[in-house]
Amino acid sequence: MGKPTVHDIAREAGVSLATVDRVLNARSGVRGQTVDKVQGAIRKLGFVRDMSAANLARSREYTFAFVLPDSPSQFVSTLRAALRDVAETQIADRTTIRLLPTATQDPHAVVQVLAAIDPKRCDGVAILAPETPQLRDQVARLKAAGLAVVALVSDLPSSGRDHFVGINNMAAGRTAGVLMGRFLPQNKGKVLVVAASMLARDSIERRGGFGAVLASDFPRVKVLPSVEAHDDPDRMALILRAAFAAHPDIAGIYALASGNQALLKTLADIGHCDDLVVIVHELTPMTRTALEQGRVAAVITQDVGHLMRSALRILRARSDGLDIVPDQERIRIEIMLRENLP
Amino acid sequence: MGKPTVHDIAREAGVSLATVDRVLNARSGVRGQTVDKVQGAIRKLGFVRDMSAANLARSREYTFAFVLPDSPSQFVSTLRAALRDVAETQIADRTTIRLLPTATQDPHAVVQVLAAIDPKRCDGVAILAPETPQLRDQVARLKAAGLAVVALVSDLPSSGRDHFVGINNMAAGRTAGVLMGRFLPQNKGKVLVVAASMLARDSIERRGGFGAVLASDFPRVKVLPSVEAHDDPDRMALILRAAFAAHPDIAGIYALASGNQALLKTLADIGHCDDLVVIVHELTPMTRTALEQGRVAAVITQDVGHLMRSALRILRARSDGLDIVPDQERIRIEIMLRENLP
DNA sequence: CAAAAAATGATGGACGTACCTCAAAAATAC
DNA sequence: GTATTTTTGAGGTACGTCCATCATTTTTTG
Repeated sequence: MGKPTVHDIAREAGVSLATVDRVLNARSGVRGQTVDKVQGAIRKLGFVRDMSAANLARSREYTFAFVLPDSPSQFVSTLRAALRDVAETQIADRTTIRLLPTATQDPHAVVQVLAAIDPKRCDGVAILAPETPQLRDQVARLKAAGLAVVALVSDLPSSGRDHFVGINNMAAGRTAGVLMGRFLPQNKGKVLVVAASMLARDSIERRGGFGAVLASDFPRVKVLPSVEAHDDPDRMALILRAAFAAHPDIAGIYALASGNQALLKTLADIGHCDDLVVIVHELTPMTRTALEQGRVAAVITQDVGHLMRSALRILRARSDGLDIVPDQERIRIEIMLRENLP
Repeated sequence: MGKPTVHDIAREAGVSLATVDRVLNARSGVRGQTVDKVQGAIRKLGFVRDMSAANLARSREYTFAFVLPDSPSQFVSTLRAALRDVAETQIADRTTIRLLPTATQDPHAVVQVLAAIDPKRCDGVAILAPETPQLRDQVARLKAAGLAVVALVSDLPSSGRDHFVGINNMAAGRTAGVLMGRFLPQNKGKVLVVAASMLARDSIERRGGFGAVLASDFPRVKVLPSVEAHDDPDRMALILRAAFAAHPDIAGIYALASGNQALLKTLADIGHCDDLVVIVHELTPMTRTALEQGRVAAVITQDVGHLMRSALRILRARSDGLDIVPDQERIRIEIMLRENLP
């Protein structure tokens, strides 16, 4: 005796197959009374519809757009790679994924890309971009057209996105803070915070968490004012040299977000002492190497594969009006040391 | 133009549907020359078999047995909970999961449970148990009967299991070692290693990694001889009190595996000082609370949900003779601090 | 109470694959 | 060359669901 099928439901509820189908797919033309009968039977028999059979019958094809910056950042590269990988697994069955790159510098670029999306030819969008009023409008348009919209990595809370796929960046900053506090010799010293730009929401949140935990738990750590390098290697070199000149006793560096290439290169050039505690975000080939060589003490990261799989599952569920398993979609804040590198 | 189907392959290869089917399912009665033609067409068109349709047609039902100790350990409880959760997701579509508990104490129990498995009514087995010669024999029997066999959490390397689903325990021990070394004030002091039993392979490996990294990177840390409590709370209390009496200056404690309940309770009773660095394994309700309260500095853990999903995917793939995506099945060594608790 | 509207039933063809049978064709053996 | 074996073709049914059509019943409306 296998799982109950629609036929069993029809028999149990005393209705025809067609009616069961109408109820299951929320089609109109069924009395509330009959709907109840059918749903009663569904509950009673513990029926769960076979989604693979359903999708097969529908020949349902999902089309999702992933809007990612075309930044040369290694983190974004790993995101792209993860997306490619995911596109080849079972999860991406019957779905085509379109990667829409947007110019990082131009805030209008994202909006134009979103504006060009035809709601008829797309079921959902995943967006990695800073929040602007224009972006909010576009998200509203897409949502109104029935698309699923998720925010990737950095949240778009006031856009009405369906879901945020990423880590809690405040907690990530706190995690970095605790590690910094505990790793610093004597739990004290000056710490420099380096950011690409303090405009991105994730950077702001991380900075907040980092500062908060140090202030409360490690009073002997002094956090210097944040410096911004805007992904410019030359500028990074200048800023860092200036910072070290002003504070020769810097004991730790926390890099809020991408732009690690410039930071690590400059540090190597300057030739910093061995017990400088460097903590960065996002595991990439570069940060991985730095971790292996001991030039970085810890990397706070998120599993990009998980991130993309999760985004896809959520887009799909949203498109089908199904609900998700929140636990499975929670992205973890991972701490990587040299010893637990995957 | 959608994905190519078997029909497209048949047309492209200039053979009939039946022949394509024979090739796809490795049935006999096809000339090697014809097999090549078909496989050529498959490669040329980039055909991938629609597994959901295939399973639907087959009405394939998988039956997998999960052999877990019936230990009251919270870690095993979370494993069971994760298994229950997984059993309700899409991953467990068309598969029934049987949970076979085995008495923890009795080494024969596992063997008897395995011996009772009828290869005709089961497609694969996941085993969490210490390796013994008798167990090896049973694994060999099951494998010979065509079952898929995976080892969970603790490896069974010489049993010929198909796959090990779990973390690299040596690396996990190293990770604990680095954290201990860096978290200890002045990076020095005496460290007590507590184990349930030093017989389990995972404990041995962790102990090895822990000691190795401390010896090489933190020469001022002194690791005291390991103590075993065999999950006995009274015994744990006795041992711990004795250890603290002999070494009042213990600065850190590393608990190799489960049995954390007894350890944490005794520590609370003894009333240890605040900057004792306690590092344990496996995130459970109890270790989670201890982490939140600051009684534990770090928890090295593995995602049990991932563990179970992975085991299921691998059992399935093995049963179907498909290959797996190694990257997706690599279980990470997670470091949990208070700040990055999920 | 009749007419219009709404709800339900009956049926059949998809979707992509598995698996079975029977007959026909091709390759091999003698 | 025939007899035998091996390989291939053709066609059908099934899996569980969706979806469309058309006929029929039930309910609502005036």
